[in-house]
Amino acid sequence: MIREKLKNSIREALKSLCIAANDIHLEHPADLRFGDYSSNVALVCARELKARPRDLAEKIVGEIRAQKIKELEKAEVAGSGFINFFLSKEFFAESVGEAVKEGENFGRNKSLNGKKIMVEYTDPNPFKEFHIGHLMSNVIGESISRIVEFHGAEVKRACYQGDVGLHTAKAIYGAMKSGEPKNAEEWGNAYAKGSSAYEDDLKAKKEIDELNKKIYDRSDARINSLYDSGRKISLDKFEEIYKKLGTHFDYYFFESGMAKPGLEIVREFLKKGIFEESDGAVVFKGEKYDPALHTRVYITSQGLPTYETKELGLHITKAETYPADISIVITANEQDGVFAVGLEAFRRIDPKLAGKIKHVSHGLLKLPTGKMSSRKGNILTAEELISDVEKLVEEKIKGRDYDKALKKEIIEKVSIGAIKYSILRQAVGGDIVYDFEKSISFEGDSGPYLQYSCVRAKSVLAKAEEEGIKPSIEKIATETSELERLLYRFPEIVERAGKEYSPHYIASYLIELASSFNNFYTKHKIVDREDETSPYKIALAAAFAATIKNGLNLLGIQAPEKM
RNA sequence: GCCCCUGUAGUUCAAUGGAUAGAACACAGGUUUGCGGAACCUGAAAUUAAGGUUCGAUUCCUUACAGGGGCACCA
Repeated sequence: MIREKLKNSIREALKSLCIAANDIHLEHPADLRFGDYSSNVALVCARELKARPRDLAEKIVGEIRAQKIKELEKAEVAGSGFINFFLSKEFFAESVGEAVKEGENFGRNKSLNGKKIMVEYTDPNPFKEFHIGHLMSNVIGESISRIVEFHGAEVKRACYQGDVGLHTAKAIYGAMKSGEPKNAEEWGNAYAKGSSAYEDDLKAKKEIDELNKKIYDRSDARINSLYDSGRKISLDKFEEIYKKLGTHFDYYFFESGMAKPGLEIVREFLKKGIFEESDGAVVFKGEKYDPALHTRVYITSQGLPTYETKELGLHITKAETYPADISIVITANEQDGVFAVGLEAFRRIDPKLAGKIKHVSHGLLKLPTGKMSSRKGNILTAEELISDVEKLVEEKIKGRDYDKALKKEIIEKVSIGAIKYSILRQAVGGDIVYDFEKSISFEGDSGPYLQYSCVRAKSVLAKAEEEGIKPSIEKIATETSELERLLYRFPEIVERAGKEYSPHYIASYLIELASSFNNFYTKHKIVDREDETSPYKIALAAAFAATIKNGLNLLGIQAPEKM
C-alpha cells in the first residue's frame, strides 16, 4: 500500500541523514489542503537532535524528493515542521482502476488469513422478549464478524441463550395463570405477568421459586410441556428476526448445558485454592488479583451454580466446539464488572484460553424515559421498532410507481439500513438514547443516505452502459476531486476497523465518501459523449459504487435496486 | 462508601498526542436548462472547571463538579 511506501521513503531519508528512526507516524490530515498524508517525524526527532523542526523537515523533504517516487506529486514542509505529502493524479487514477477491477474484493486484506475467530453476540433469553438491546448487540456482532471475515479470518457466529433460571419460572407462572400462550407475544406477556407477581405478591414469589426447581429437575409433566413449547416458540421467533436482520448463527449454546462443565471446573479449582468457601458459598475473590475487581459467588450456599459458573462452562464448551484463535464476546457494558472478574478467574484456570478472549461491550439502547425495562412494560421489542420504521419508509415511497415486490424490498432494506446505521455510526460502548423522532434518520448522516448514494451511482452506471461508454482511466480529468482522494483510503479504514473491532470507522468514512460523491455528481456531468474524460468519470462512479457497496456490506446493510 | 465508564455546537455523534476541533439534525438563506431533490451550496454555533506533563492536549496525569453502570448467593 502507498502508506507503507511513504513510510519506507521517510525511513530511507532518515537513514541517509544518519538519524535513528523508530516508529514513524503517518496520518491523513484533517484538511485535504494539508495533503493526503502528513508526518510529524521532524517534530519528534528535532528534540533529540537539538535541531529546529522546520530545518530538519526541509532536509528530510530534500531526501524524499531525491527518491523520485512516482506516486508523489510533491512533498512539502508546513506549519511548525510537518511534512505533507500530495499524491499524484496518476496514483489516484490507478487506484480508481484498481477499485473497479477488484470490485467486491476491494478493501479486502489477508492479515487474518488462516485465523479462526468465534464471535458471540445477541444472547437473547427464550421466554422473554427480543428487545432493542438484543438488536443492538446483534447489529454490532454481525458487523464485527463481517469485518474480520474481510480480513481473511474464518468466522463462526455463536449465540448463548438463557433457557433456565428464574425468568423461565416467571413466564411459566404467568402462563399457568392466563392460559397457555400460543405465540411469542403471549409468552412475553406471561413473563411480564409472572415478573410483576414475583415482586408484588409474596405467595406468588414462593410459587415461582417452587416452579423454578421443578423446571430444573423436570419432575412435572405439565410444566415440562409448557416449558418445551414456550422454548420452541421463542427460539423460532428469534430465527425470524435473525433472518430479517440478515444474520445467522453457526453455534447455539444454552445455559442449561453449561452448569455441569462449569461446576466441574469450579470444584477442581476449589481444591487448588483459586476458589474458596465463604459463608457456605464458593466464591472467587477478584480483589486479590486486582483492586478494581470484586468477589463473586460461583456456587450458592444451596449448592447451585450461578451465572458465573455457567460462564466458565461456556468458555470451555466454546473452545471444545471450535478451536478459535480469537474468541470475541459481545455484551452490554453493565456486565463489564462481572465479565472482568470472570475472566480473571478463567486466567487462573486456563491462561492460554483466557488470553484468546476479547470482550467488546456496548452501551444500552435506552428510551427517553430512562433505562428500558422488561418488567415495567415500557419495553420496546426489536420487532416493534422495525415495524415502526417500516411504516415511515412506506409512507415515504407511497406515491412512487414501483411494483409490489420492489416496494417490499425497499421498505425492508431501507428500514433495516436506517436502524443498523443509527447503531453503528457511533463508537461501540456508548449508550444510544432511542428517541423515535430523532434516532432513525433518512437524511444526512444516515443509512438511507448511503443507500441512496449507492443507488444513484448504479443508476448512472446503467445509463453509461446504455450509451455504450465504458469506464477507463486513460484520459484523466484535469482536476483531482475529493472523491479520488478519499477512495483509495478504504482498505486502510477497513484495517483499522478490524484492529479495533470498531465498525464506526467504516460508517464515518462512508458518509464522508458518499457526501463527496454527491458533491461530484452535482458538479459534473458523468455520462457525456461530448466529453473525452467521461470514461474516467464513469470509472470513478464505478469505483465509488464498489466501495460503498463493500462498506455497507461490512455494516450488514444492503442497498436496494431502487429507492 | 468502594470500583468502572462518560462529560465536545441548541440536539445526536466524530476526531490513531498535531495544523483553523469534523459531520448530521434543527435554524437562516440559496440551487430551473444535465445522469434520481432521501440531493447540493452558503451562514451562525462547541471541547464541564482548575492545575500538571509536552514543541504541541478534546485526547495522557491529578483534583473538583455533573451523569450513567456495577459492587455475595439473580442473569
